[in-house]
Amino acid sequence: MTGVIAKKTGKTRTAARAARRQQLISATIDSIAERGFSGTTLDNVTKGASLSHGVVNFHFDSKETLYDETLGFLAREHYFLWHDSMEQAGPEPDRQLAAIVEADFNIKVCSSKKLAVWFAFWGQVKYRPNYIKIHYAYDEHRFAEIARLCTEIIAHGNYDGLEPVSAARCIEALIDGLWLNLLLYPSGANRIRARDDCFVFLAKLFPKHFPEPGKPRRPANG
Amino acid sequence: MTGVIAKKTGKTRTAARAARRQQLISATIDSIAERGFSGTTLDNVTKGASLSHGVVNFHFDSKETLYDETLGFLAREHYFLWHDSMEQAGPEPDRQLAAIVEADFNIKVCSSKKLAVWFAFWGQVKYRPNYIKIHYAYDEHRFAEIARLCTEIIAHGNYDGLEPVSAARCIEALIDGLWLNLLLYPSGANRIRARDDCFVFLAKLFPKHFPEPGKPRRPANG
Amino acid sequence: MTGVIAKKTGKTRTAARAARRQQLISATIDSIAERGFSGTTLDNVTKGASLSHGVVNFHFDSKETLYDETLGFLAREHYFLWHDSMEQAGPEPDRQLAAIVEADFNIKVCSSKKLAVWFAFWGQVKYRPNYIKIHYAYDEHRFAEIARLCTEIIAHGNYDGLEPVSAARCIEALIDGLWLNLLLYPSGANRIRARDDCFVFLAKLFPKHFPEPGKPRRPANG
Amino acid sequence: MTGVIAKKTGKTRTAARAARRQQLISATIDSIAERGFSGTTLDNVTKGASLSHGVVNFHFDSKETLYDETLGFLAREHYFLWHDSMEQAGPEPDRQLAAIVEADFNIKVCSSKKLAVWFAFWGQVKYRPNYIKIHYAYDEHRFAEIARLCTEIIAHGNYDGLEPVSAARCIEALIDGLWLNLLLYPSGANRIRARDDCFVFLAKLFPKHFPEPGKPRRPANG
DNA sequence: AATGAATGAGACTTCATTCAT
DNA sequence: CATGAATGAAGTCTCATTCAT
Repeated sequence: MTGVIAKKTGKTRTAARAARRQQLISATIDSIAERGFSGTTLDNVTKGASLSHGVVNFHFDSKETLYDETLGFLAREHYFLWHDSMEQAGPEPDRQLAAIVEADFNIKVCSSKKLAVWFAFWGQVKYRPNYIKIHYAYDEHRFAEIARLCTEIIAHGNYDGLEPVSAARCIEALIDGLWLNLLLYPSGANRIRARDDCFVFLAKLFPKHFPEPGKPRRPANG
Repeated sequence: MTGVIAKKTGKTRTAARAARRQQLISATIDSIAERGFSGTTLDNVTKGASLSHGVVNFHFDSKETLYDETLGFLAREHYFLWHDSMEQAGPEPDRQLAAIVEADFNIKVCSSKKLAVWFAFWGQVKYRPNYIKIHYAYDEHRFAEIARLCTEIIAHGNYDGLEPVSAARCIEALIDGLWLNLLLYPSGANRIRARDDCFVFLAKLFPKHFPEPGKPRRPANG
Repeated sequence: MTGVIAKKTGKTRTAARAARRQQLISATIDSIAERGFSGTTLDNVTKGASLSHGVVNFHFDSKETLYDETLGFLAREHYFLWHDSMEQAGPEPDRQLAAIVEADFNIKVCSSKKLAVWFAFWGQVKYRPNYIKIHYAYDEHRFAEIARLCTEIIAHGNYDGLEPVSAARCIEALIDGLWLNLLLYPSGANRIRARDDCFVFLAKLFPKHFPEPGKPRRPANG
Repeated sequence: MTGVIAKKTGKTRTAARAARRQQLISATIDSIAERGFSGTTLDNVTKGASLSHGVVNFHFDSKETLYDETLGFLAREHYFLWHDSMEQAGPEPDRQLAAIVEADFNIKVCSSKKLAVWFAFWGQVKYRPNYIKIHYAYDEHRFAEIARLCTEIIAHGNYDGLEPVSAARCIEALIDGLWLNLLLYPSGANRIRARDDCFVFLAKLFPKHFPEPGKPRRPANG
């Protein structure tokens, strides 16, 4: 009996613990978005999470650990979004690639808040080896998938003279650059237009697979 | 005679003052590249410039002013590089556009150090209105020029169905995204490959003006 | 039970907090007396209180706030001293006035230390509006009471041609001037003689109520 | 001939030097009145005097020396004002005493600015032995004179039971206290009323020599 | 587990003083 | 004599971290 209770309590505790950690990570994202790295203090974070000052060092070894896990959360969130989208897009590579692009401009990962945090991290990446490691762990897989899709599309469409790896690099760079544009010009730019710009580019790259802008996308298995 | 001496002294003093400021700005760039924003202290900066602690607040109102002027220096340096390259590329728009792209991957503005600083600033842009103002002052002109070149190229090549503004946005985004790639993967990526990726993209966008990769560029007026 | 404990803890914490604040205020008084305003640093204060450097900004918003509260403490201490003395002096106005004068030369508020601090604050009053506000909050009441007593004494003694408000002003000014004298000539002057000087003046002002110096004071209700 | 020129130049230089010093002292008074001691920097002072930064340490050994001489200037100015007034008041002691009181409320020494500076110095007197020395050098003589006048007036008027030294102390204290009142309540109080309060007090102290307020002063030799 | 007071290193900034020009 | 750039000590304040409760 006590065992069950203990187990239950343990579970609850673990759950509560995880909840606290997530609360703190969310508050960290909010604070970085609002005040940036240099303006973010543990006080801000805990206040944002309606928790007491001391909890951070209770749940995380240090501020740096909290940041690491915050980046990990962001990266994971992004990863699952594009990966799930891709998997749900069916077997065809162009549909899968389109799904990835769509996911990248989904409000969940492409909000003004999230972009600010992404670039805050990237702005520190050069001298925080941890950040690059965390980022790389997820991005590596992503690049491999995009390259795979490019390879398949090129083979399927006989796009001679197009290096799939180069194409993949360009696609990723274009998306990242559009993200930066959204960050720098929040009033002028918008997600939908940025996504459409991506498809303009894809139409130029793979004209048999992606329609000219304005025209309907080719029917599946077409 | 005394007038001349006075003038000379004045000039020398002004020159010395400007030199000190530039010394400090350079040291700031070095420090941001090495330690990032949060790791950069005025102590680091002044030590890097082999100056005494107090000079910063003598030459700049505050640390923030120093940062503003550092970004201003970077932006100006970049501006003059691409702008001069463009002007020296002759009258044809495709050559001018190529010159801009070449400039963007010139080691002077695209070194590992400079990239780190650019992204450090961009990582703070959301809550430092000054940074965006400074950046915008130079970037606005750049976008206008690229859009102008796209317009001319599209007209010249009869590239139907291609929006020049959209194309310009994509070109800028691609460059920025490749910069981010260079920052994140300093070992794997390199400037030359990134620049070539740009030209791959341009070849897809404007096939009559930009050669397929590997093939020689079209002769002028060809 | 837990409630009681919580309450207790709360009380203890509040008490401890108040105690720390008072510790810092006392150390501030000591330091201002010893080194003056310009010589007083937060380091001095905290060392004087045997506390760590950071506590000041933990318990007070800024050094200025600490100073404000220090002046508040002094003013309150003075207020309660003369006010309580007055109330305990019985119903007759001359006794009450005498009690106020006595209180003003009580060692508690008229020590060499306290005088130094009083005049340190007054020396800054012109460009620190806060100080005057704090001072005024207590001094206004004091002047009103002295004026009231003068009014009653004048009515009771038929001292024709004496303005009570003018008399009150003179009495206050005399006391303040004697305080300054005590500050400037700590070796020569002394509290007792200063107080006696006050009574000399009162004897001239209200001869029916205050005895000539050396003679015994009139008996109560005499 | 050259000797004459040299002498002339020397004189001019000395005059210029003295003028510079006086300029700096005046600017110091202005700055202390406006910003207080802690807000006064040599930069403020030199800017106020429209001189260059470095001159202070050229004309004065240190900031402290400048302050010493500023207090000296103030004390001297006050001294000459009351002393000259006294001497011009004729041979009778009550007239002389009245002249001293009048001088003390002359705008030249009793302006809002000068009061602020006087109390700024007095606020530091306890731990700046120099200030008290400078002050004492002039004040000693003043007290002696007032005591002498009181002695003469008491003898002349047969004011039995009045200690001249005690009376002198009260007179000085009253004036100082009224000065403080003027400092603390610049809007309500005013010099004329403060001076009149003094004469109210003198009328109580020496009724045969000073008229009741409102009544005309006794005629000379009356 | 949680709270929040306390610590102390270190950041930015001010400013008296020095000194080359 | 005069200027103003430069120095560097010292001050206030912030904040990650620790720890008693």
